[in-house]
Amino acid sequence: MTHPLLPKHFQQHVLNWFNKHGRKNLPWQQKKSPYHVWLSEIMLQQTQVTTVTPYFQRFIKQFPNLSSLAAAQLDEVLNLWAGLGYYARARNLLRCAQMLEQKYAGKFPQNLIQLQTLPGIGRSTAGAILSLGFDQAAAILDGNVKRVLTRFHAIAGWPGLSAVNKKLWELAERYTPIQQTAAYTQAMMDLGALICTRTQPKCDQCPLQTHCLAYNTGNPAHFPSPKPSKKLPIRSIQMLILVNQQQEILLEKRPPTGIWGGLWSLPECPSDADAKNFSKKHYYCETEKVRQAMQMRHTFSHFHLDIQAVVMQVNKWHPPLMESDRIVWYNVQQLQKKGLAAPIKKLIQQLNNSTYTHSNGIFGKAPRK
DNA sequence: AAAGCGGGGCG
DNA sequence: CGCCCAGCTTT
Repeated sequence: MTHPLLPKHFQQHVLNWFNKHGRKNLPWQQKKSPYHVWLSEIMLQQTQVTTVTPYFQRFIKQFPNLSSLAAAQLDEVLNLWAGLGYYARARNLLRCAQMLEQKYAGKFPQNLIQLQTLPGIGRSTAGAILSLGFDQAAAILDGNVKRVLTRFHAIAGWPGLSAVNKKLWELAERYTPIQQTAAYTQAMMDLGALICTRTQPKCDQCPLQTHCLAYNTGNPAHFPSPKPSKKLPIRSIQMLILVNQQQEILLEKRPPTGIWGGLWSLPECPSDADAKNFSKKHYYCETEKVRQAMQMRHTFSHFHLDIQAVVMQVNKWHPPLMESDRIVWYNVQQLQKKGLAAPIKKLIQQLNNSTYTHSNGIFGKAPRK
């Protein structure tokens, strides 16, 4: 099959468009630095620019360079990451910084092979670091580029299929120029993010319109093919809101890997267990006034989590010393200082707000003025 | 409620 | 390899 456009011409259209309309003032473009490119690329995995921006700014304020990050504690990194999701990214980020310090004299290696051995860096992120950070000829294939290419060539089949993925990488590499790779790479991401959007693409503003196969056959939004859908299983748990006499709640640190790994969360109790017995056995709490406070559903990529919040008043607490790192009492007003998973923070805040409006909040009654 | 967004890790 | 895992935002 012949290509609708020579790579040289494809690049010219894309680069000309970028010069006029591309994004040149994103927070990670302020200073040309592989550290900033890397950090932003990790944050931008599965996460959009508008969400990432404030996180990125807080992050570089606290860790302005690679060596400061490499010296950080995991808790500090997770606190900055809390709410962004996919917390393995934060763990890998720290490990990667440490490896760069120890094995690479604090510099990013400038080749795909070595970059991809670093935790959290796969083929696309490695390409982004080389192209955006070092202006070297390397291709990326993120969601934006996938959308542009599947439409431009009207490639059917879900991009997660290995055959489709392989084809897309071939195209990505074919079009990536040797010169001006940084500008081209940013241009392709901008094109995908601003013009070749998932729904309602702005084809009338697209520099590739006249050669785009999907446009010319009438249905750009048909590409890329959707992921085969699956019914998600439902998992149910109770989350315990244990309130002591200082009106603090008990938080528990999650195990280092798995869901919300390393973040602070509420004590979790199987849905068929008795919350009162469970609190005593696992959290050393003598409780009373058990109240079913609220129900919420949080959906992960692979299951629904139905959460039943149970509020209990704690009268006595007898913790063994060894547990003091895993469980802490925390003032509800200071939640932003702890790395809490987003839905847990939301749940607590909703309960806390209802304290002032209903009689079913965390403290069971409106506070005295 | 469903879709979208990369990479790690396992068998 | 193919398959599972992970968490938000947007639509």
